[in-house]
Amino acid sequence: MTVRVRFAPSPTGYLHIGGARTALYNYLYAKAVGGTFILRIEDTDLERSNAEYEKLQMDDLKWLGITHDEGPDKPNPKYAPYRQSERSAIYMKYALELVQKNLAYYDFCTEEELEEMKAAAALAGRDPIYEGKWKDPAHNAEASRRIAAGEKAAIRFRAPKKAYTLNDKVKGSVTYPENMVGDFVIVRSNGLPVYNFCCVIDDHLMDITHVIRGEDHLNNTVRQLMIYEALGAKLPEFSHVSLLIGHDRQKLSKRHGATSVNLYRNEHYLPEAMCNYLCLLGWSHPTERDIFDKQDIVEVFSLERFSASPAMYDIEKLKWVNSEHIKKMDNASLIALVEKEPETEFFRKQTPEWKNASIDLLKKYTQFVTDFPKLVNDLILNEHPEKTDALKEILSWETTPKILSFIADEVGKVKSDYITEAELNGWMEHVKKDMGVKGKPLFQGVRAALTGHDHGPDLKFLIPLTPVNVLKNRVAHLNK
RNA sequence: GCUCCCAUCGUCUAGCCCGGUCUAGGACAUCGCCUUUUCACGGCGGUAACAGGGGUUCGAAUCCCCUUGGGAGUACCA
Repeated sequence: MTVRVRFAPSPTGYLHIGGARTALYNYLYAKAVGGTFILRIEDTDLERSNAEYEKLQMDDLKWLGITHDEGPDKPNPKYAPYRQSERSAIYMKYALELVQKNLAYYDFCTEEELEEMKAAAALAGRDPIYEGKWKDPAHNAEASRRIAAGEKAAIRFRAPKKAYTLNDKVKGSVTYPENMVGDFVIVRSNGLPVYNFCCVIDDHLMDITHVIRGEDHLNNTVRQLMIYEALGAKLPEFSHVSLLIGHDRQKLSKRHGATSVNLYRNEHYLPEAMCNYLCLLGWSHPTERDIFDKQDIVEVFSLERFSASPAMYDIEKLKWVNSEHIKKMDNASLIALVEKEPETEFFRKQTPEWKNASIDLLKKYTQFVTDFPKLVNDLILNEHPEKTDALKEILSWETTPKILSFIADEVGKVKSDYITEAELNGWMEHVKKDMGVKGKPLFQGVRAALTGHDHGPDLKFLIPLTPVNVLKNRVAHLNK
């Protein structure tokens, strides 16, 4: 039997990084075992769901490279539709069947009555387990009459009085005691089904074999287990992945700041880095690697390596992962990304050789793609660097004025747009041999004269990338 | 409150299932060193953890129990 997994977001907001992680795990597992990854939209809460968010979430998943095999936009006729809002008739059919079998019943209680029962339960220090009059099958006939007369009622599932045990791939054996939950609503009085019910019907009908989702669903699972049982449906394999938490160790949410994927996308994080980092939160690579791309993970991904405890989301490590991915990336792709950044006119006008050389030189200094334009501006195009304390110190060295005037003369003589590495070496040799300067005064002196900085990338690579007119202006600026 | 889940460096984690090879390994962060050919790169190194208490055992980070701490759920939300 082929593996079928699903990611089932509710379109009630942007795609959250926790959701992205869950989606990623499902995707990875499907790819690792040659299964099918399904995207299902859980939009039964009409008030909170909206189509715009559905689109946004799908865009974010696509950006991350988490592509589904089946979904609203890629329906398999055998399983469609993939939006729960379009599957109402299916849920209703199953709900009615349960009512007929007396495994569920109509409940005409008003909101007020339910509130009263809850308050009474709270007062008595017990869980609000439904004990309303409609639970008693003696009222079934009356209920049927009222429904036939067109009255509205919720449908409540009759929770069996027994304990359930789940064998979870991550949590191990989980036992839900008897009476953990009371009879719960599966269809609202407005006719719309509720999550715990739809989820089971869909997973069953869509032949889902493995459910990989957040631990926040672990307690829900007992309700789902009951429904599977009532349906006589085969249980999928469950893996309840630990939650992502913020610095206060609470479940990661909006108040922790940047928790939607689109924020990272807007800041031009690399999607591969994002996936890499998210994967590391609660899952570990068998050989303890921490930088990898999707293909690398697919080859070794398994459900056996999940951590059972929650993971704190730490943006510092994400930044590091991002910088590692930049270093790993080939020049052509990086150049393409850099050219999409604003304020890169100068960069775009350069020759392919210049672009390659600048990428080679600068990529080790960058954490984000957005750092490239900044570095080019700061290190290559800046004609009047600020005189820092460190720079002033270098300028005050005894040998520096000699170097400065020599460099000014040499740069003044250059006719081409750029100098070559050989030319630079010639100047260095001159300063070293003829002027007798060596070591730190030599390198830092020449660096100061040509860049106006006290430190920075390797001169022999940096200077040939710097336009000669910029060098001229710098020297003039420093000689003032 | 009740129920369920969890517990290794500040953080992510390896090791735990199948006790000895663990004076607990890696990574991020942090600190220091490598420099009379510089450097935001790179290299090397340091600080830093088995929550506590009982058991079981010749031996426990690993198995069991309790305590403590943390998280989640407790909806006609998902």
